Amino acid sequence: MQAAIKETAWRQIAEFGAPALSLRTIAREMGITAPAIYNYFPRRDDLVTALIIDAFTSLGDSQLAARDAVPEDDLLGRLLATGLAYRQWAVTYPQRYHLIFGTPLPGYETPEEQVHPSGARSLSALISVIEGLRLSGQLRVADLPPVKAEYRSSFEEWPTDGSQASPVSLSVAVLIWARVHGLVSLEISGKIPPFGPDGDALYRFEMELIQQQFIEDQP
Amino acid sequence: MQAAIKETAWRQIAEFGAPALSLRTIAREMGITAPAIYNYFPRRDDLVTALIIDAFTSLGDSQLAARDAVPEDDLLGRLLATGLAYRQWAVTYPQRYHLIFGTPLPGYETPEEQVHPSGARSLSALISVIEGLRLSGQLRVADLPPVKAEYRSSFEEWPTDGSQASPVSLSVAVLIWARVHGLVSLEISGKIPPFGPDGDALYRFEMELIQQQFIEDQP
DNA sequence: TGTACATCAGTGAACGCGCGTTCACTGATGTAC
DNA sequence: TGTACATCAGTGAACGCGCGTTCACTGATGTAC
Repeated sequence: MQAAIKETAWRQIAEFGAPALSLRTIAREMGITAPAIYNYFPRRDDLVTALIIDAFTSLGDSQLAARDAVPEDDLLGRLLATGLAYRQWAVTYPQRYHLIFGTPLPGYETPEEQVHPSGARSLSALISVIEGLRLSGQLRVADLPPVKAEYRSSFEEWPTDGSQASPVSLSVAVLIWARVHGLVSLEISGKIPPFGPDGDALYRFEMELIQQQFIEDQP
Repeated sequence: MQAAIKETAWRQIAEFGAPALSLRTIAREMGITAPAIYNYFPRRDDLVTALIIDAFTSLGDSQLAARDAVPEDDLLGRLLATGLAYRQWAVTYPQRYHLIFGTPLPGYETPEEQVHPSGARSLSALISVIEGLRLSGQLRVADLPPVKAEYRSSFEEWPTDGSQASPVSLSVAVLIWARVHGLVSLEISGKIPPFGPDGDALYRFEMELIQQQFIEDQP
């Protein structure tokens, strides 16, 4: 039943956007009354939190699955697969993407300690691949700026699928993430008119540029 | 009076976010009644449109001013100044940034033909600098993907401060824009915990990488 | 097998609030003779 | 200079709607004796 409520919520978010979500509309579509929902989510914000966690989990699942579909020793292939899966997930679920990375919902305060695990997990695939590349000497790290001492502790909080990743890998991962996030978020907002439906080609090109910049040429 | 209404609206957007904007709250803060606003904006959406245009204009102003504060022959300096001004504007007015580049407002349909001029102008500073670099042979363009024929026309619609820019310059500008947008939008959403308040350093580093990748080494 | 009881998901009414928008109006201002 | 009039920004009441949340309740289900 919890699942049915969330599913209905997702359908409405997909259609009208996250900021328009309402318990009464959900209840109406499900053929029940609004107070019935309170048996499953004590407050509206708890439903929103559950949706955010589910969205991060779904993104994380697709990231990890994409990574693991490529042999463990083909790190470059894993990087590419993870990157393509990121855009794929976003264009498939643009409103979920907006919910977790877009404008905050008015009046909703994200409970960081609840959301953090699934959020961190959603990036763990990328981070683990970058760390793998670093360990095998394929990461171009010479010119990276040092990580300031005061941020080291927050770096260490980022779980990376069990194993730890070095600060330098996390820096590179954040930069790559910001690049793909930039393209994807502009694309799903319809803000790149010249490319329009050809977002895929532009995206693949950016991934080549990322590779040129962060990956050592194979000898 | 129109200006006073918009100013009050901006104050509320800054505090509660764009999706929470309401005519009645604006009127309340101004000490007038809600219907009075209808003398200046026939519908709520017209106010929103005016705000979006003002935001783009403000961003465009700051971009062009930053560019023009650097001598015309120092193209690299102009690129850097424009890039830094972009982040500066976003961190100064995060809610304006969300309004124009974030999650669409529920029920609001952007009137593209009205908004487009100010939107295009907001990118014209960057585009003009890139085009200048291309014309002086400083743009690394060898590996850029060709612009598909069907998008040439939409490229030509992008005004670039009077002069035209080549498709290749526009492609590079879009890529650079996406990179800075990615970092900035993650930063103002508080999504880069490891860097936190040090967004500036990370941003400057990305700008160095952009330069490495798109600008020819000076002989 | 039959009855008494507890459980508990869901109901319907209500509270208090907010919203955009319309409408006939007031009342100050400024203009025309 | 004095009066009649037009203009028009702003008012207050109302319309119809939606929202999250509370509360006492119903009525089906399943369990215990």
